[in-house]
Amino acid sequence: MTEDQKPQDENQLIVVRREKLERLRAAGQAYPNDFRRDTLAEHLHGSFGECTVEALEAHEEVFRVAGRIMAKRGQGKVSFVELMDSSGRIQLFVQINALGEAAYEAFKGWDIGDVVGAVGRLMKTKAGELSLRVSELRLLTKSLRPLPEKWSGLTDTETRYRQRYLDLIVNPDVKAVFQKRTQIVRFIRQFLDTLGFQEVETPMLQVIPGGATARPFVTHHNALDRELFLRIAPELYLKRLVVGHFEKVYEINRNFRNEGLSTRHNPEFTMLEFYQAYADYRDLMDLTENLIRDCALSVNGSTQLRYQGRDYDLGRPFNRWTMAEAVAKANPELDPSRLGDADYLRPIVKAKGGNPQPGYGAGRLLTELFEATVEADLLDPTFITEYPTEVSPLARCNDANPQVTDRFEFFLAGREVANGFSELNDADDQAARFKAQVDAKTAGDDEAMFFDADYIRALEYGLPPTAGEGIGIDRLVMFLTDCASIRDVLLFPAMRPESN
RNA sequence: GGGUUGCUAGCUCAAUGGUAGAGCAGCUGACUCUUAAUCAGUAGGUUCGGGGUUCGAGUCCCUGGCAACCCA
Repeated sequence: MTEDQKPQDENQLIVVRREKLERLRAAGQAYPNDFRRDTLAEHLHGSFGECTVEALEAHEEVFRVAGRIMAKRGQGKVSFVELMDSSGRIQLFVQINALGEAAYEAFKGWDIGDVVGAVGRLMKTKAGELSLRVSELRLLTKSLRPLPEKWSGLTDTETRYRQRYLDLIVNPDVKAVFQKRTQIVRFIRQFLDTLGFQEVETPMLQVIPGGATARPFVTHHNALDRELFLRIAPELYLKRLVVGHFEKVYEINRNFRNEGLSTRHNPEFTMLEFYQAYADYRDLMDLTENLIRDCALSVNGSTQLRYQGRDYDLGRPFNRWTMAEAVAKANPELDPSRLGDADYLRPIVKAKGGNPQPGYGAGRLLTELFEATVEADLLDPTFITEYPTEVSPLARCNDANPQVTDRFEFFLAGREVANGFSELNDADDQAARFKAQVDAKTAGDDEAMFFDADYIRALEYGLPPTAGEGIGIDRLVMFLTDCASIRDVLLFPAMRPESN
């Protein structure tokens, strides 16, 4: 390659490492895959960390470890290496006497970041650190790029998100967040499985994107030569399954919404949705309360949580307020008897910074007022119930007051975490609600729903009385791991393309 | 969408409009118990991109990009 064809990042450090790689290639297999380890750093520390020098001297077992060189402290004819594997770090004690001159000389040219395998017995150094006294050492993968500096590490958020692998190598706390995320999801599966729910998978590519009000991603199926949408929710498919006698069913998977990026929104995010026949929204509030409380206890060992400097008590019963109650409480100057009056609400919404459209009824106006004046202040765990029918096109109307639905949302730290309701199983009512959505879409609301004729057909066969709910997994993980940004709980968050 | 801040060596950071620097990492050498090892020497730059002002721009102005934070 000529000088001006070299990539810009071919700096001196990489050139030197590439030269080392060329020598490895010349000497034989530069990327061997015949080394097998038989233990991890964590196991060695756990089993032998407390042993005395003499006890280790008498212990003749030979161990094989492998991992990445994170630090090298050379001392002429003896060196210390910090080796990192998936479980942690173990120090290698490398002596020229044990390795032989040629092997030791080669080792001296290895770099921080290289992946190696080591064989040897355990020992304690004079400083008391458990170490592997290396009798055999092999270079398994040459690292061509220098790692970030050992003390300050990698702090640049952009690089951390774009090159998560690098973040994971040098920032051990990051890995713990994602391990906890796995624990949380595993707990939720066990919780639901124990209650008799069955996990299923439903389409991500949908002909009609339904189940939520959001803008979808559009794609194209070549063989069918037609437009398809990435799902914004699995809801309508899961309820079809309830029609088919999957009476307790759930799905944990990705939803896609074509909206902006922020510390709380990623275009693809993980949602739990579950449906239970012969249950109502109150049953699901109870279930949700138990699920979140037990999950915190399981993964954090406590129902007391600290999130972004504030304490939360998940052990106490969660608040349960109607939307009208919450709005009245946050806006004592309002007349609570007129919260169902659109003409009364419209100027108030405007004054509070909302943007009411001409077609908005009292329900939608009240919801706007709720979002503007209440939502962000719902810090302690709180269920808000009685969502207006106007903003709840898939929820069952309340028997006593058809202006509101048997629906709740759950809030924690000012954020919506869950949304559940008794399902609308009246096929004619659902068809009318879809029609209202289509009218709204025609009028310019590009988040409004499509008319899903097959879903109506399914309802016509008979959806048993059912309750269903969605829980945002990413937000729940953020809370349980004390992360401020959704990007901190996504391994590869969405980023704008790097500019060159 | 609006505002604020930031972008300089591989990483973490300096630099009144006046010679672009340090630590770590790297390279050469010394060192057989180090822990951010130590010691001596040495090399490393499209200052995010483009344009402008100026005798002179990392720094000031305009414009574009990306990111973080705040607001809606």
